[in-house]
Amino acid sequence: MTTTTTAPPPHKLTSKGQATRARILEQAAELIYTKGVHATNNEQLRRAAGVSGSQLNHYFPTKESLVLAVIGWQAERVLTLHRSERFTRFDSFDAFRAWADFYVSYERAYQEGCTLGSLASEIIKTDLDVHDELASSFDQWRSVFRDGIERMQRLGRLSAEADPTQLANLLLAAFQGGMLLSQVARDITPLKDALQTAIDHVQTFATSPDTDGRGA
Amino acid sequence: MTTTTTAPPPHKLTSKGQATRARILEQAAELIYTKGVHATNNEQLRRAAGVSGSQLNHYFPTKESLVLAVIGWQAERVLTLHRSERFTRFDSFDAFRAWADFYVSYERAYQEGCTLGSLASEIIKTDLDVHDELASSFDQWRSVFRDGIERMQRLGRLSAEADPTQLANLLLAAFQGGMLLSQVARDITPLKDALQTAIDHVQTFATSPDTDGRGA
DNA sequence: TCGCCTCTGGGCTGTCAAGCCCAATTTGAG
DNA sequence: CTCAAATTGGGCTTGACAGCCCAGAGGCGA
Repeated sequence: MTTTTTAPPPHKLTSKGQATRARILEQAAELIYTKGVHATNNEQLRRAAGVSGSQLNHYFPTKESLVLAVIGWQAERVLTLHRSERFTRFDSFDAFRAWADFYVSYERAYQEGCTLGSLASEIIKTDLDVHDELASSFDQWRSVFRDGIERMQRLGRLSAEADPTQLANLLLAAFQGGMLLSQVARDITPLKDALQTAIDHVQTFATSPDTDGRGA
Repeated sequence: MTTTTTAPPPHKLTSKGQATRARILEQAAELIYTKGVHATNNEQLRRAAGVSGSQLNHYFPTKESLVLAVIGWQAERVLTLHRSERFTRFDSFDAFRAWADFYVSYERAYQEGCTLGSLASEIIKTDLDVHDELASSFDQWRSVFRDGIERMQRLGRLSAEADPTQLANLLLAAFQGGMLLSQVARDITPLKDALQTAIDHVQTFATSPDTDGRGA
């Protein structure tokens, strides 16, 4: 993320202006998450954020600028969560299991999908110029997993034979694909299965055989 | 798929009519695959299929009916491929590797994504009533993998401990997620990694240890 | 041959959304 | 206090698209 959230619009913003902009952004993210990009229009946005039409245009002159900001905002949220202490930066199998459990028990997973992935899928074929922002966000997301796996290798918890990038791609793909499948099936099982088995696979590279963990 | 492709419109269709309808459907599928649903309009469709506007309305009265037909058409294609002799109904690890190789060397994977998955992501949040058709298609897709894994178990190639449904969900999720990641990154690596490691995991349940296959 | 199906090539309407403009008022920081 | 920023609440234009209708011209099968 090239810090779109904090990217300065060409105006000076007072704290109040920043607050309004943030409120619009937050509501836009929520609306877009639940209804999709092209089903979200200015009028809904105005009502949700409690601002007049002019303000929308003031802070986000075009829809593309708004969508870009939303992508940055969602990416920041997801990356902040993944980098939080909650998952100890993915330095243990428990952390991965906790991560999977978190999303499996997240009801909106099979209602709305991934906050970033759904957005990406919906607009990647349109002419909105959002590709770089998306690519950068997913790169960083992948890095969180890869760094965790590399740390586990340095800590001697994971075999040096494991390919951190490959495993990171598996985890991320299982997550994104599982989210989509669960959304379509309206059932959390596909996501649960995909995450569990993906982590099982990482665990086949465990150095200490004490915790098999397979099938959690 | 509840045979949308062959579902009779309320008119009687001569062979010529069927041919025209099929031509429209094919072009619609192609256009929608490359440009997305809501970026494909009647005019492009008319030109691509070489028909007049009235014909569009004749065979597909609403856009929803067209999209439904396209979903059915794409589902049929994907299921037919997966059930073809090419992959011997997934009764061996080689078959899974061949399947992965097929999509990894499919250039459009990281350009347009999955023919079904992209479509699903784009429209699942809209008010188009296409959910059942999608859910059914993905169910059948999952079944192809699950049946293959169960067959491998009966053939003694795979441990009875393996959970066929879980593994099928992993494979399908890795595929869908990998497609999305590769599309965003404009690089086939994420899909390749996800499929390879997912199949690696299936192979950890192999009964004969001769072919390790890990990392292919 | 008759009649339904196929097909053309428009045109028309309603709807909806994005972007833009304005005049006037309130607020807040320096 | 003063000025710029923030805000209101409209209205307006433009464009796009879906759905629909029509009059007329083939074409193929029963």
